[in-house]
Amino acid sequence: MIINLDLQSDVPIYLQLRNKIIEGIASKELVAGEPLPSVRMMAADLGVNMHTINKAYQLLKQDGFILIHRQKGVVVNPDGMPEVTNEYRQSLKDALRPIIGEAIARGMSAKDFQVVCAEIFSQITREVD
Amino acid sequence: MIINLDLQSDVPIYLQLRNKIIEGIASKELVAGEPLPSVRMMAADLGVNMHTINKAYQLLKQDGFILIHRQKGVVVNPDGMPEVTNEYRQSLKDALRPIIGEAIARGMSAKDFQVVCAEIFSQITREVD
Amino acid sequence: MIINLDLQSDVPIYLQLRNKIIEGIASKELVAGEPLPSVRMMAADLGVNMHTINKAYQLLKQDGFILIHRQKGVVVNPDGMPEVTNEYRQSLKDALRPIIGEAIARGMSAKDFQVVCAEIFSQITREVD
Amino acid sequence: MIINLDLQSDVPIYLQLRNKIIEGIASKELVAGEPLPSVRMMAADLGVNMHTINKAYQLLKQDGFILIHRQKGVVVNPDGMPEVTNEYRQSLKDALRPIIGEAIARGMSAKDFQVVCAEIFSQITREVD
DNA sequence: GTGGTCTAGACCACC
DNA sequence: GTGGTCTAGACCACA
Repeated sequence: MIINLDLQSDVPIYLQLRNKIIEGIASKELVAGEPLPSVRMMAADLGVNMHTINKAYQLLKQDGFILIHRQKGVVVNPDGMPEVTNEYRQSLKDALRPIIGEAIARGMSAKDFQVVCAEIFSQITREVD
Repeated sequence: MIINLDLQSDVPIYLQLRNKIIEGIASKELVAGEPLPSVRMMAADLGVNMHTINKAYQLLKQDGFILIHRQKGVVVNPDGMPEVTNEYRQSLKDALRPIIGEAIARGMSAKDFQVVCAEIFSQITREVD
Repeated sequence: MIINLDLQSDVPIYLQLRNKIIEGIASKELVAGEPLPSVRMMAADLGVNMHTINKAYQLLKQDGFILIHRQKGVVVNPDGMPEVTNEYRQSLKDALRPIIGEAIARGMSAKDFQVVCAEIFSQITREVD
Repeated sequence: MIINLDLQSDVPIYLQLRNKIIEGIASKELVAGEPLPSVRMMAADLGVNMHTINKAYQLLKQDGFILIHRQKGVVVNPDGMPEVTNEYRQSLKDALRPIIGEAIARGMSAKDFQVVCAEIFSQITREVD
């Protein structure tokens, strides 16, 4: 899996990395049980610091996307992904609200917005087909 | 218009304020040409620093949501809202991509996601009806 | 509140610090809403690195014991402490099981063990009376 | 005696193993003089490294729970278990203090805590009855 | 070899 | 001033 980071972005590197890995899972490029590069390997590959990678991995572990074995390394959670909990639904709404607010203010209809979402869904889910 | 800020949130206050005002426009609680409180007034009302309010206003001005006259004060842009430019579409996609990625990884279908979006659309557009 | 760390201990410094602060809350030496030293201040006071303090604070924040304001600093959660959730009860049992197992193997009775616990309860709750 | 290890746990395997064996002694599933599997056998059974088993055995030997004869193999100490020394009492208190501290901070009463301990006592001592 | 911990020092965003 | 992020490098526990 190829990961491109934007070091100039205002989105922290560790968050970009977290998001890319989750997207990899979403696109089935990464499957349950699959090993991920060690923190040091990935740090070397991406040209960033070990701790930055570790922070991303800790976030993913905390949310249940991956498991971290002290010795064996890091794997995509073989027991499947975290579910759609109420807590997640709420955080999802909180994240979407300002985005949708701006879309409405700029004159987008619900339908227009839905089309954009559908496009992204397609892009992610068809990436490996 | 009542603005509630979450001082505990990790979202910067100036961004929360920007988003709330845009949401106010989206819900038609704020209409084109309507005056907004001065920086000092709003700072006093919300109990936050003037610089914070100013930063939010500058952001809104930059995107074309409001106009700032040195003496007349601040008004919602009477010439209408900024349009759905290609630049905006791209930034919208960039913002949605990681959110949708996570939704897919957690097992949400495009339909589920659409329902959540529709709920938020309803909440915002019906708030003042 | 005076905090003594054992730099030689096999318990990580950040965990010792977390535990000490929780104990301070338990003993009411730290009350809801009370501010805690900034990460840099406490790091200087204790003679350890900023990041070590930060790690302890992040753990405490994650469990709901404290709030971290980006600017205002760190305070004991004014909304009260995290409750006794089922998740916590389980982790408590997991932590106690090997300890109690060894106590039994060494011939301690449930009563003996209870006395030890009672002593510790007294020590903590009476520390500030 | 069946031993289940949690390879995902953050508790080192050798410690889990040590604790399980002590628990086996506590529950009288393992009695004084009873032989334990050789390092090689147990390593094969559990699918872990020999060094790991060895480390656990060395710990148990050091505390007086087992004896290791170069040729006769490993046996539960026939002279009985290590006693409740002052050193042990102190280490017990050190282990319990942060646990009890958190319990108090979360609002558990001494009675609640005692009930949890009693449950664990029952679970361990009645396991083989 | 792995991740876990810790240090020393830097720059930035926020208010 | 605060915490957030990132770097470069170190030592240790675990298997």
